[in-house]
Amino acid sequence: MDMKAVERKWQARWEKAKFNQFDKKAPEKQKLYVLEMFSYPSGAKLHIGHWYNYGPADSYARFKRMQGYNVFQPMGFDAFGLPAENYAIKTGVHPKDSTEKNIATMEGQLRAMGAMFDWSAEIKTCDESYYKWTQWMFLQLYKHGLAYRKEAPVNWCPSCRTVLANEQVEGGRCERCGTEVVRKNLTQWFFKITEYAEELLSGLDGLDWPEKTKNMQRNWIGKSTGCEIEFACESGDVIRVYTTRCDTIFGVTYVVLAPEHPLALKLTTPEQLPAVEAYIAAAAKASEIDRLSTTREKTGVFTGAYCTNPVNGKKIPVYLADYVLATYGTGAVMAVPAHDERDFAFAEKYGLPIVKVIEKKGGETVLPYTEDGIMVGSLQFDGLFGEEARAEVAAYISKLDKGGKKVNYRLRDWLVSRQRYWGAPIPIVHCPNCGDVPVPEKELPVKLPYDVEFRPDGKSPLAKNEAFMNTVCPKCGKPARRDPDTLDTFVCSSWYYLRYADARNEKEPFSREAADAMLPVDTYVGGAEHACMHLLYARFFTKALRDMGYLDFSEPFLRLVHQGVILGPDGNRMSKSHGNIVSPDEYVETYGADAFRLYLMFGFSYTEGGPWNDDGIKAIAKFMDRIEKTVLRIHAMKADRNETYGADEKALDYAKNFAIERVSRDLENFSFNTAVARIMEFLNTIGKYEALEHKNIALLKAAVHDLVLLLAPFAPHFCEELWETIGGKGFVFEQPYPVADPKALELDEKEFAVQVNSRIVCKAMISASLSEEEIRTLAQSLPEVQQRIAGKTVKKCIVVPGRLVNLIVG
RNA sequence: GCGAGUAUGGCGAAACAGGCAGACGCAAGGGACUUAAAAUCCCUCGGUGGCGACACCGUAUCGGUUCAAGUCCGAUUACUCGCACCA
Repeated sequence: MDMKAVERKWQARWEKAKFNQFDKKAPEKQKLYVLEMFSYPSGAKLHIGHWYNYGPADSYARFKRMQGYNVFQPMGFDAFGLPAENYAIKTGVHPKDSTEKNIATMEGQLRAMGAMFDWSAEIKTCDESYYKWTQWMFLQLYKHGLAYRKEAPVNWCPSCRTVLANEQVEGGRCERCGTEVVRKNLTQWFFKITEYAEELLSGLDGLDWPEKTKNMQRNWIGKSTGCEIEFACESGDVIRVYTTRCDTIFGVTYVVLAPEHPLALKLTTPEQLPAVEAYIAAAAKASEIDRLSTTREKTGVFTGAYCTNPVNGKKIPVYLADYVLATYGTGAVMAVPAHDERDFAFAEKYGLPIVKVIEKKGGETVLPYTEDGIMVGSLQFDGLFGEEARAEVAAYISKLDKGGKKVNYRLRDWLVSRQRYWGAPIPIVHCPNCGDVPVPEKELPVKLPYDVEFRPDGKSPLAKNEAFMNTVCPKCGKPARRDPDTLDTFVCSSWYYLRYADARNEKEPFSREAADAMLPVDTYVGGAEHACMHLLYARFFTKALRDMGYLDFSEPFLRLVHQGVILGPDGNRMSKSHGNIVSPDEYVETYGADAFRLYLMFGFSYTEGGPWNDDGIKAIAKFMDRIEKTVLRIHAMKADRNETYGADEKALDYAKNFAIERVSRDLENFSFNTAVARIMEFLNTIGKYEALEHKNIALLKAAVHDLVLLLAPFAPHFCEELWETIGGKGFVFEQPYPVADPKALELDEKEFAVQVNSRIVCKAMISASLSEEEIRTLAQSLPEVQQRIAGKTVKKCIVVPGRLVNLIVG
């Protein structure tokens, strides 16, 4: 088969029939929104990862379509972002130009892949018609108090010259360029994702997502239940600390503030001031890497101030130390050296007292002892243990009006402003009189100007474009300046799945009607690397939009599947630096799109991936060739003799229905490799039956008919062609997927493994109609069994229906 | 350091819910066809021993539960990923 021509032929026919479009006029069919993460046009061509994501996922979508679902499978481009801009800085090619060129190439390749993408809903996030609504999203969040600006210590990448979200910092380094991230105090825009921390956490339970991904989000959100406690200072100030171990409060021997804590300088006594100032300055300079290192020796400084432990009135010193984080809890902790490793190390170094107030149940207590234990030296609380102890102490602190139970999350608000060019401008005007003023919705989009000096110098590129920056205040009409920052590209991708549902709507980001009809996404397929970024942000957006009344559901992606990663042949991630990049193009050229996709599905476990190896691709081409020949040969046969139906025919029927059942089940589970294997088995069985002297031609024809249908989702162009050749009407994808006949799967007899004392002694065909007792009798009569049980008594007999019989003798 | 995951032939991998380990392929070896090669078709293919029907061993390591363990439980090792002073 000339696959190139066949691919072109069917792609053109599908296109002409608008076959790949979601059928908005078929409300009687159940909708199924199958989405693959859209592509990022950083390189011109599709790589194996794209094929591996989109090919098999498309096979799933096509399968569901044949099952009768009204499938919506759109595709688009996540087109804003740093790579295009960095490329521009290096080569001088404008990001808009390079991005548009890349998109054109990639779109052509995606179309050539033959996936069932509904291009009528295509979106590109860098189009005005899209980012207009990204800006609109920002304004809605702003109006509802979910977007705010504040000065905060932020992660700054000196190389990319921009701030990064916490999620974009990996081990103290920029996830994009690997440069060590420094902390800076800057005024930045944030989205209040923390407002939804609890729901983002609890909502995970009901999702059909990989457990691992759910766990990563759980850890990232980091819920902790503890207690806030007030320590009054001599100055009259109050230090609030957060602890998960209020049962250790009688062991507090000092209190520690983060160096950035607002009370740090205020509490410091004049004698200690020089030392404290020096320490704060040094801590500010320390890089994230140094501060994050758990092995680093603890440092700190005494403020000269004292505060009072509310439960026993003891006076204890106040320290500053950078092992306390300003951004978590209250930025202050009560130090219990006896029962916390960090406090223990610090106390030893600075000669602070260590007071044991928890004892191990039934064992020697070695300090620092951080497990749950029995309270001692704690007055009326002595003898209490663990959770109960904490509840009692927390209640007591509440009663004293010195704090009480408190839940904290590690999740921080999402920093969304970027000092970069290639993104959606933030639709805010800064007016000297009115302050921050949102751009009125009817004035959207705030257009991203083309002529901009985007080479970085630490300021936003847009800040240097006077024509862009100068505007008038929408409120008072006086001259004002635009916000010079652009939005994190993750903002664009946090709502694109909503836009697909109504991609050409010029009046609103999506209509309520479209959202209700098509969303949420039923099956979402994409890489696992987005666990704590895109997938979390998108959930946040959905919940926020729901609360604003634009949506009626709480979770955007009901089912999530991660494809694995195809590594280079050397087992490393494909990269230019490794020189191990394998291009799909030559394979597609040689074997065709269907064979390539089929190989990807057969050669790997979909969610595992693995090192690239093309050893099996020829075998796939051979397999397709065998299918073609078999189909044509059997199609040409004439069913003109007396057809008979005996054991061989029943076996063929069984093989067919077995394949149908298993392929359907495996496709549902994204277990493509085994699905293809089942089709291979079916083909082998057809071949064996065909070789028989007496055969039922009608039955054979029915078998290859179903074979073509079974294979269609895996090799769409190829099967359309075969379908046409054997005289099928319309598109093969208009046919219902075969359904297994349960009766054909019932065999009269099955092969049992016969065991004596759990060791296999022989196999036996046993009729399905026999009772357990009869099976036992039959098994005992077998010569192999007789030999082994002679002179012994059968104590027990275990029968696993259809599989095994085990005689226990002694 | 904490958390999660993975570990099966020469290779990619299968194994529903504890029930015949290695499906389906690749590679390899042997054979048929051919002047020859390619293509195609047939056979063998976890290890050890045996001419042999067969026997024993085998799913990272050690132990346990069970009539029965790749699968469940406990410990260990290696690799991968995530978090990393979150009080």
